[in-house]
Amino acid sequence: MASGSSDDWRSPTDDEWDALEELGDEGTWEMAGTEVRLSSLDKELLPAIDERPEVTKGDLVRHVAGFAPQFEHYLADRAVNLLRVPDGLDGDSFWQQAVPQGAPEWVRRWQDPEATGRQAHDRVVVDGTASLVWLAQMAAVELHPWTSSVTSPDVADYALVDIDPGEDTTWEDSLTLARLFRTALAELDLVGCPKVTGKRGLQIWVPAGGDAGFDDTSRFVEQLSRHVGGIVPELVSWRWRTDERQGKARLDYTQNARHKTLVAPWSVRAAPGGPVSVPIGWDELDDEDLRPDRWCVADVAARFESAGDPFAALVGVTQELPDL
DNA sequence: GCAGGTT
DNA sequence: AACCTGCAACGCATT
DNA sequence: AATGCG
Repeated sequence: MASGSSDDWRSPTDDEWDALEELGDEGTWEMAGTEVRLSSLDKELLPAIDERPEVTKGDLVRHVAGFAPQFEHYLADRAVNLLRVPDGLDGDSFWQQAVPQGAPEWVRRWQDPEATGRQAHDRVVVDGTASLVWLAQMAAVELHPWTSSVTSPDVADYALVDIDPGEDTTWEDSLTLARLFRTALAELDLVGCPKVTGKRGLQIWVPAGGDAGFDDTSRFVEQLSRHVGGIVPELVSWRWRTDERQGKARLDYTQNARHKTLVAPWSVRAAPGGPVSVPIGWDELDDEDLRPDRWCVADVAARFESAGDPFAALVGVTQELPDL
């Protein structure tokens, strides 16, 4: 069954924002008819760094609520893995795939019919703003959705290019690699879009064909990556072990697998200052101010206001990924 | 962050 | 009542 | 079979 109406994914109204403000550090927030229990909103989850302020739980709540309409495109009908940081970066952080115990009954769940053993648990499927806010209350800083939807868990919706910098990879090297993918995709007449990860790397998301399996997307990204790597062999290593890569970048096509996830567009990263994974236009690869952690919780709303969501161009696109 | 178990 | 603990796991490559 | 890797 598809998720609810897009009203479920709307940003808060002015009245709802005011109500959140009035809670102070703790209370129950009614968002689009759903009550979410919030606590420790003033608690620091991510520390300040340089000019960037600390990120509190309240800041995270405001971020996910404000970006809910964008999150819908990448989270609706998908299981999501969580990186939770309840006690900040100095405390214990942990990954979670199962629905957290004590989750409200209105949180949507999905059990992978092919799961066995330890995987056979209910997973969280975010179905609107209230769910996003509850996840923020759970201190789920990073949201990593599946590439496939729960309605067709074996159909890959995107082919994912992961440019993973090595020890000696400069930002300019990463940009060189991204530009080569830009050229290759243009020559193939394929639509795709890059985003900065908020950490060190870049990813490129390429919509797949609606009936593509993970073997198809994996093969396509491997072939494309080997083509790109062949042009600049001095920048790319195909060695498996990190200590044999000579500091070079890895083009990690193995992310194209059923249970693997990449950080969602607009997700905060668990790092000081709260950097955000932000979709960019291809031409921004040539912007000398671009950085992998260019935007953070404090300034990403302004970025969205001026540039919108370049990934919107990918929504609903289906295209055949050729054999190269 | 929170449930569940242990001291 | 205070404290402690768990909270992910797939596919590929190499040894 | 076990480990490294993301």
